[in-house]
Amino acid sequence: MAKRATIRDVALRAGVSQATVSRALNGSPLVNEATKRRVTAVAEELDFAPSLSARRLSLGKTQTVSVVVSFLTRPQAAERLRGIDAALADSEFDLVIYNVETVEKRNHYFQSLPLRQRTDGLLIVSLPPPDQDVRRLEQSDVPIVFIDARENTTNLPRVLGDDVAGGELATQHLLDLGHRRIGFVGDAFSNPFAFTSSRDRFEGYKRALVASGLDPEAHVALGAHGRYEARDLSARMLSDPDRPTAVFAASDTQALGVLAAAQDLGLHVPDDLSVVGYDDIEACDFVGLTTVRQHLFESGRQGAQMLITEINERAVPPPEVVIHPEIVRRRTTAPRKEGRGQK
Amino acid sequence: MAKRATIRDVALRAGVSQATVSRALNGSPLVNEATKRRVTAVAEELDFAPSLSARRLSLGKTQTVSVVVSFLTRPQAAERLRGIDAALADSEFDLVIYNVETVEKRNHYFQSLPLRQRTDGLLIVSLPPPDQDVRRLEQSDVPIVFIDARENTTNLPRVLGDDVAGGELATQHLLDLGHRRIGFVGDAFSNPFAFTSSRDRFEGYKRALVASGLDPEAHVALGAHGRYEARDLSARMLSDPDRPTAVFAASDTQALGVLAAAQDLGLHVPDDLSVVGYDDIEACDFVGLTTVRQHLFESGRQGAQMLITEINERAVPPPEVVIHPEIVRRRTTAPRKEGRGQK
DNA sequence: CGGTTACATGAAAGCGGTTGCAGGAGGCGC
DNA sequence: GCGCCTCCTGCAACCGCTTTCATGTAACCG
Repeated sequence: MAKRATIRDVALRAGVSQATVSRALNGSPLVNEATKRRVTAVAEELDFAPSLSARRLSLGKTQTVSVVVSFLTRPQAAERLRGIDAALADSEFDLVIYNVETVEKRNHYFQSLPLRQRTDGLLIVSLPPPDQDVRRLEQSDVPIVFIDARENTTNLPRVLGDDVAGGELATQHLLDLGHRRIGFVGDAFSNPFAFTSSRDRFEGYKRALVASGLDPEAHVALGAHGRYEARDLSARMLSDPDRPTAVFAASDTQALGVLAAAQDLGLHVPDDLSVVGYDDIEACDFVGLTTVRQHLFESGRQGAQMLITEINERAVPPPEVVIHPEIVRRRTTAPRKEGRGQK
Repeated sequence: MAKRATIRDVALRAGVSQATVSRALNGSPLVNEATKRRVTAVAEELDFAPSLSARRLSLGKTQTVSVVVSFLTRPQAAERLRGIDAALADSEFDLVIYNVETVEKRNHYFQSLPLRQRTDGLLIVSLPPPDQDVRRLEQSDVPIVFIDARENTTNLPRVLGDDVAGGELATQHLLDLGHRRIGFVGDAFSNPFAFTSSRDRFEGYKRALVASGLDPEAHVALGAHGRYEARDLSARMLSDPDRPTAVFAASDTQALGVLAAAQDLGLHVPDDLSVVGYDDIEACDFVGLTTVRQHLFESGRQGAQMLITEINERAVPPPEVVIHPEIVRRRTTAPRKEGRGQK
């Protein structure tokens, strides 16, 4: 395999200097049209491609955007990633992925990534920074944008969903259908990554119930994230003689667990039980799950766009975008059947 | 924001040469223990982090693996990506993603990516190279590994599933259950990306049917990929008075469409109709879809591993791994009900 | 005590681009 | 014919790190 041609080879062959080749190939207006054509031809002929490493070193930019994701442990990640990719596709930036599935890994990335030497911009998805890193991130000289992380990001550029509003929306939907005993199934509020979405959605849930004069703590089941866990949690809740007629789950994954539990118990959805999820992952569509859509693709796209803007010029104060959730009605919710509930 | 410290600053401050700093920080055995400690201390103090660009240029490596993946959005892709990440996580390589959703994009990447200047290794997922690129890819000086692309990759390192065997497996499963009228729903065989999975699975399907003395062309519906398309396709097939008692779909996505069509038509699964999919995406589990598992995570992991091996030393002939599919029985298949079928 | 040897370190030459600055070649006005 | 301006182009420095090669020093040997 022949050694790749360098700019020097092109220069020699074309009978000009490296400087001219560089300028010609980068479309500098300073260079004569004829020369430009000649250089381009030679470059083509030699199959020349500039070394990105050299270019980057020389330019002092990495032309790279890094994305830290808490990966497909959550099915939303892929969809957000696509949004990010869509925004980055036509830019000069390469997309480098760092997948986080452990706290150590997260800490490692939070330490090592926000460096000019490493990347031109950092996009952090669904991972609030741990306390000890906040200051450093706020003062980082590389632009950082957080997506879907509210905790500890007040002074940082971010794209947020409104989980409280979403929770309220879901619960209100059930209230509107006449339900009065409405359960909540969600993640334990404290977790190693400090995810807050479940807690916030619960907050919205409580707000809606209280506004309707109902007890917000009557039917609450919290546990580890996951479909099977949710199934077990809700099985208990649904075995109660005073069981809820509707359940709001903090995520679609968990809603699917609730659905499974209902089936196990012979409860018919939506006649015996209404179920609402959160996220609007793809599976919702074919299961017919009513849910709260949080515009995953869009949040990724906007985050990436915000990052590009920040790379060009940092904004003060840090920009913030809130993407509003929206309820998507499908087949797992229905009006409460009469003659069964209390009241 | 203070300018980042360079190796020069560290050298000055520590009273040694750059060379020594470099060696100390890279753990060269040539450097005295005491010096090493001093250098490390100073580096820490100055918050020094080496410039990756400079390092890469100097080393002549990019320390980067590029992954070209089609339709990040499809659930298979995400799962494979996770496998790839798992294999790369503990290596020195950064993972750069290139998402392909159009033929132009694919061609662009196939042209520009296989360059030493760009990346140390290339992983191409589910995208067979177009004819015009084959030669160049085969002679590329950067190692390339294909995952899940059989066409045009005979002389290239690759990880393959066995779609023919998988198709046969699925169909045989249905035959074993007593079905005789078995339909096939899949992608049109010609498509812009030259995906062959549907065609190959159909091949296996035919093979199984022929072996059982059945007509392999009796119930075949082909169309664009997608759940809704599959629903429409199969709706027609299932409206036939002579309709099949079982359907094998070329992908889970399409199987879900078949399920939807069955529901529309009031056919009960699995009593009236058995359905088998292909891929074993996550959704299968909660829908209870019987399917052919193709070990997505594993194929990603092995592909990445193969690539790392190739980067270290190219193997001749190019390595090839075949991952064997396996049937996963869930709740959408059952023995054919008597008194209805022919024979 | 001179000669090897082993060990540590530094000077400097890259890696392959970009770019500030200087300078040459024409073209123009007078 | 001369000075000046405009266009192009080349020289050389620089980006920040790695690594070869040479050198200096201390330890070891007979």
